[in-house]
Amino acid sequence: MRKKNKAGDGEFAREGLAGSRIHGSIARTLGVAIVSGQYAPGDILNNEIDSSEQLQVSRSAYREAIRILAAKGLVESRPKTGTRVTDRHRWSLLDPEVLAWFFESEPSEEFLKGLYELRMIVEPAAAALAAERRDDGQLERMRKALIQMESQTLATEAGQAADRDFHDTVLEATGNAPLFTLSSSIGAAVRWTTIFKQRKRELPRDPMPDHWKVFDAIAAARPDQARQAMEKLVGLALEDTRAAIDPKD
Amino acid sequence: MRKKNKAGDGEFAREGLAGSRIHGSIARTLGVAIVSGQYAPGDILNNEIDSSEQLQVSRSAYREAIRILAAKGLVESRPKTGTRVTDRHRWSLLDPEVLAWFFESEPSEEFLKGLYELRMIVEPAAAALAAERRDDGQLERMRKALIQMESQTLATEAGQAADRDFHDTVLEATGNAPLFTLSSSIGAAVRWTTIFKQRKRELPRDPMPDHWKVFDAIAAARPDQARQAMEKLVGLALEDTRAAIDPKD
DNA sequence: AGATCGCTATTTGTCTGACTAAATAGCCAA
DNA sequence: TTGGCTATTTAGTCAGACAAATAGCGATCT
Repeated sequence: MRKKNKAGDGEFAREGLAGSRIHGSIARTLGVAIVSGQYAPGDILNNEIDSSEQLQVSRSAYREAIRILAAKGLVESRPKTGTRVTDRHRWSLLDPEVLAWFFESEPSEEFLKGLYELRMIVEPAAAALAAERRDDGQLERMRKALIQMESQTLATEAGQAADRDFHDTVLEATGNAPLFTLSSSIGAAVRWTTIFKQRKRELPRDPMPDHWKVFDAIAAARPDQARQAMEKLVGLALEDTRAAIDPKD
Repeated sequence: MRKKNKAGDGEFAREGLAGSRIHGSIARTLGVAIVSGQYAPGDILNNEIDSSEQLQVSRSAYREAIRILAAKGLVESRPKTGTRVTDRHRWSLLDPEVLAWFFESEPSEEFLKGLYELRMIVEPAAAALAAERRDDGQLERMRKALIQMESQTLATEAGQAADRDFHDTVLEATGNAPLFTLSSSIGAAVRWTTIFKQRKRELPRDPMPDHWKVFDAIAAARPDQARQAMEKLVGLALEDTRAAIDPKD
């Protein structure tokens, strides 16, 4: 009866490359609705039967979507009570997918500020550790990333990927697995904030000199210098983003 | 035929208060197996039919468990290929559940060290921010937590909970949501490392003076002092844990 | 020989509908 | 008023069928 998904009847987006399976799409749809405040913490979702019917999917696909959201701390299910949106402090805000959902609907300035503050805490410390522990292969990948970033500029997808690569490799070079976990989060933050900046004003500043200073300090095995250089880099990025958001320049 | 779960036929633990539903239990069982290295990254799990039969659960329950693991980045499913364990750097190591799974089978010393290093980066910075931004309610909760911790000692569950409460509230008082997310991770780290310490030696040191120094600095709105006090606190905790693990004392 | 196209087998993905178990609310009796 | 029982609602679990995707293979063409 509702087998074929003809054009136009989809209540949820399934087009993007990510989340091409139904359960992923539903999770994304609901996830975006939750983090954007469309559902408030404490709200109870419609029961599984109604919800799955509204979305025109089977109950099992809907349930798998809910399991995904529950795994990320966004909802909590109990018999009789239903599925309710959990308090914000339980959300896995640093999960790459949750982060992506946040940026799908203009995140609040406060949230962006928090993300930068986190980068400001983590990345300088990571750069210092990386200066002590990086191996030659990591150094080489950082260099290549910066060269790529330099030639492609941040206006291209390749250039942005190189930027993320650089920051990723710094985190990796700390040799600290839990810390490295933050790379996907920080990488996502870098990506989305770059998009933000690009959207509002064009080519805010040449980011290369600051990046090279970080690289040079890590290559020279100078932790304090690396920390300071990274502090400056993130600080300037914060300023740029703030200026892009706040039109009072 | 396999309706009733009689005593002794369970292949997976379902007793604990958490993960009382089947999908949660299976997720935990597999999650522990993965993070403990029983399955290596790149390994492919048996197909859903075989796996669910082995575990004596329905395919749908097994699939929901896999969705949970996938949401935490531990596995990746694709038709024809199957479900494979992903690379370590994709794992959400800071997810509270994943962390719990780690500590269910003696985690490596390296992992513990990484966790402390992360605390050493995040918590002093958080204490400094908290000193600037805390409100009276948060201050009061910190004070109450420390009083509770003092009277109950870390040997009791209540005392440990109070310890976690204190660290939680410091994170919360930064007013930074993404940063606060780390509290469940850091809280878990605190909890498990406390267990570790208690297991190996008794009452390593009176932790109260260091805690009160952090509190006083935050109460006095002195960021630098708070940062230094927290640095010392975490540093001493690290030393204690290291001594508990490394018997060369 | 090599590349390319298309088939097929395998695996996850989706659907349906029924039954189970848990938790709550409300009623009824003490 | 209180305490416990019961009815109801909800998620949870199960079973089996069919659909979609794709890796790998084999046939075909160049």
